[in-house]
Amino acid sequence: MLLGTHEHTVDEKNRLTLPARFREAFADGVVLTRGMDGCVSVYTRAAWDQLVSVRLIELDPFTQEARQMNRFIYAGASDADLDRQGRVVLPQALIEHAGLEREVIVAGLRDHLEIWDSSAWTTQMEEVERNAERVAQRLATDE
Amino acid sequence: MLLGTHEHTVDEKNRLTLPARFREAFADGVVLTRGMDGCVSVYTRAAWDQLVSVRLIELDPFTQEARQMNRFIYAGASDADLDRQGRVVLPQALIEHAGLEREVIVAGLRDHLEIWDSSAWTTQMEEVERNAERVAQRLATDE
DNA sequence: TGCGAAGTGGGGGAAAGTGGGGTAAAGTGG
DNA sequence: CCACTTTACCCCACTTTCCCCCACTTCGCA
Repeated sequence: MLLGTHEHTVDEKNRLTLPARFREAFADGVVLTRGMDGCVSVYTRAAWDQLVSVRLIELDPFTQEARQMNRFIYAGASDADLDRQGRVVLPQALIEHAGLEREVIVAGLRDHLEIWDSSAWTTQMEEVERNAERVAQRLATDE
Repeated sequence: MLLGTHEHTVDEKNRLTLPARFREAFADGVVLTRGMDGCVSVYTRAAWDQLVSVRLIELDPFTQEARQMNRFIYAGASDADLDRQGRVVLPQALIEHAGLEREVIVAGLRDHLEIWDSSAWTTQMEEVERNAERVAQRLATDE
């Protein structure tokens, strides 16, 4: 299971080293996509196949919303392999999408990773902390 | 079953020795998470898998609240193993979350542990004692 | 009071992270 | 079609951090 936050850097060649503890999960390739809320999502091959088959395939291509969603997800995605140092090259488009500077955060979210610009992550965490206890309370009472 | 409170110390390398009587339960790994009310929660692998599968997996990632909740839980968590002295390294982020200084309290709560800064624990206990009888009364009459 | 187990501290070694250079391949222009 | 430019990928090397192991201290029990 992918957990925790790790501070890493994107070098001048747009390479990002994945934390060593995550690499095993990405041994057979990574899929990079535009993430929600201003990040880059990193899926294992297996998790990506899962995501595609259960959530997206069923979108009705006769609706404009579905077509736009498909363009957002698929056309923005990119698959790659890790180099021998466990690094992945980030496409320029995704770097711009997430506003990545040199200092980034790699966060584990169970079945995928998210890559955030360091300062954007701080902002996001502040918002999350404001909401977390309230949301947790509601999850508890929904039962 | 995990019971009792124990005074321990976090050393300069952010290591915390778990009380010897608890170690057997954590033989196949520990999962550290941000706890509620300002502590660090420590789950056994089994308890964590249980928690994840019954409470969190069903959150719909297409809502922003669910994404934020997932970030709070998973990105704030960390899995590790104990070293041969029965110690676990606390990530800096969790130490800050709980405001841990050198002196900490390790409390057993049936299926998990909580780690509190010593002074925060004292405050919490005072509040608990003020409320315990009243809450027990209310829980009883709600049934 | 002595022995054993539990808790704490520190040092060494291996692995992880980062940067840079070289080579091959792909693309473009003549 | 060939040559030159440019990009991308791979490998090597250095630095730093983390983790493991050893040793000492303290506490508790006999």
